[in-house]
Order: sequence, then C-alpha cells, then structure tokens
Amino acid sequence: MIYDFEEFTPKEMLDKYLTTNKMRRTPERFMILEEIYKIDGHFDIEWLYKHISDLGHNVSKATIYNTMEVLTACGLVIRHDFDTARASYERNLGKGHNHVVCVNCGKVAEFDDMEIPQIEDNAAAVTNFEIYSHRVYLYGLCPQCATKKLSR
Amino acid sequence: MIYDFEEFTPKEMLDKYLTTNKMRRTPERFMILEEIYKIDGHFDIEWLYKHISDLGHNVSKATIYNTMEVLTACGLVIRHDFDTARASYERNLGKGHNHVVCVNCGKVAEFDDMEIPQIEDNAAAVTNFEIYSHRVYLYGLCPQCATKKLSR
DNA sequence: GTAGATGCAAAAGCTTTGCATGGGT
DNA sequence: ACCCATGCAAAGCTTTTGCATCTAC
Repeated sequence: MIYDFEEFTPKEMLDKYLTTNKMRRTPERFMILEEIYKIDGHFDIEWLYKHISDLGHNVSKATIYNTMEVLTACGLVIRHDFDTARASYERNLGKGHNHVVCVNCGKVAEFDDMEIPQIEDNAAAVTNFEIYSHRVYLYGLCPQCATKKLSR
Repeated sequence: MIYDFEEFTPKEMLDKYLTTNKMRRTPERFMILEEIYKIDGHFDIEWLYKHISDLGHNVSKATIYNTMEVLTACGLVIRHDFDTARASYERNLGKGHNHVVCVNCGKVAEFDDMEIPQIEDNAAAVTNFEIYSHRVYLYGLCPQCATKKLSR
C-alpha cells in the first residue's frame, strides 16, 4: 500500500494521488471509485460497466479501463489475473489477499494467514526487492469437487 | 503435484496421465513436452510456437494450446497469469513457485520459502479445500527501480 | 472401424487505440 | 486557452471454435 488506510479515506487518497501526479480530478474517476467501494467481493470490467450503467451513470468502457488502471496504480484497487480470459478486481481494504482457487469449477475462497509478513521479510532479504504487497494463490479442489473424486 | 518427480521422468508421467484418462499418446504431445523441458525460465505460447516451428516440427497453434492444457492439468507445466495480455508458462521442476514482481519494470525474481507448507495446511483447514499447489507473488520495487525513488 | 487429435482458418472475447468532443486547471 | 479525459467505435491480440482429415487404439 502507498497511503495509510487508517489516516485517509479512499476518496482522499485518490485526490492526493491525482494531484501528486498532475492528473485531472474528474467526476467519473471519483464516481467509479465510490461505486467500487460499495462492492463486496470480486468483479470484472464487463460486470462493473453494466452495474454502473444500470445505476444511471453514462460512462464509456474506455473510461472504466482507464480508471481501473489509475486505481490499481495507486493501490486503491487490487487486480487479479486468475486466468487470461479476463481480469478480476476488488477494492483494497488493506488486508491480505490470499485466495484458494478450485481448479475444477473455478470457485474462489479467501483465508487469512499470519505467516505472510515473515515470507515478505525473507524474500526481501534474499532478492533485495522492496516489497509492498502480496498475492497468495493456492490451487486445489473445493469440497464439492473433491468429493466427486476426479481422475487425476 | 500429482506424480512423484523422484520416481518418474516427465515423459513417463505424461504417458501415465494420458493412459489413466484414456487420452491418446500422440507424438506431438511428447515432442512438445520434450522441448518444453529443455527451456529454462518463462515463455509464452507465441514464443513456443515459433521455437518449435524453427526446430522443424510441423504443429499447429491449436495443438500447442491443447497440449499446454494437458500439461498444466497433469502438473508437468506451470501456468502464470502475470497479466491479462498473455499467459506465461514454465516447466514444473517440483520446487516452489514463488515470485517477486517489480511493479515498475516488470522484472521477476524467484525465491524459496519454507513456511508455505504451513500456509497450505492452515488454508486447507479453514476452507476445506484439498490443496495441490501454490503460487506466491510479492509485489514491490526491484533494487534498481527502488533507488530511482519514484513519485508514488 | 471409431473416437479422439491435429491442422488450418475463421470467430470470439477482452482490451487498446484513434479521433472528435468536452471539461478540469 | 490548453491539453488531458471522455465517449464511441474500430482495431488489435490472444485464445477458442468449427470442420475436414488423420491416426492412435
């Protein structure tokens, strides 16, 4: 994360980011941010575009794409590439982003883990990178698919 | 992983997987596997297609895609979706798959970590998934980009 | 002999780009 | 006023699909 979630609201953080980078504080960008922060869970561009359109806002898909890039760049939104078909997004609440993905049906569950800060420190020491965030993806079978006992 | 790397060669594992699943043991599938296991590092479909064609093999891109799906399904090849543009692949040598990605220049480094089995066990207990593999991606700045002190 | 695999090309689907218009600074 | 951002549509690119042919079993 770039800014402190304890100290600023998402809107303030976006405002700050745009100003710092000499980008325009357009109503579309703030509206999209606001709607995204009402969404609980993952969504993709197509869904977001329809959702925002249904709410009566007139925004083009190009603007959605543009804005998602801004929001991911400043860390307000997290982007996942679970597969190549389409990107998946979620608001960033500052918590960890650990996912378990079912390789059979695509279901995604989340979990918390206390050991990840250690892993970040270890990796930073070994690679000399400055680590800001992490994504942990575990792959396997969800309870339903596991009972079907696929031939693997 | 599904099979034991200590016990079988990649070719034997593919043979076993195809037989078990009543799929055909075609020469293309074994040829593609063989070439992939000579490649050190990440590659994408386009690169692999050109590479294999340059070696004098006559395979269609459709067969490459088909085979990559087979090879990832049986765990012989690992697929990464670093971005939506195209999928990235690498042979599976049975080691962990932990990457550190520079958010500025895209450079990727790898690291080993001993704590990940614990995380898998913990996640399995909480979510009831059967975990088979993992991908850990840490995001930050590589040493070179970190010294440039970007305006973030 | 039959069902599954391949090769080729066309189609599909997500994302990017071009250009005229509009709006933030 | 300047020029970045938006809206709309077309273009771009990776991946998927359809179909005839081929081949592993």
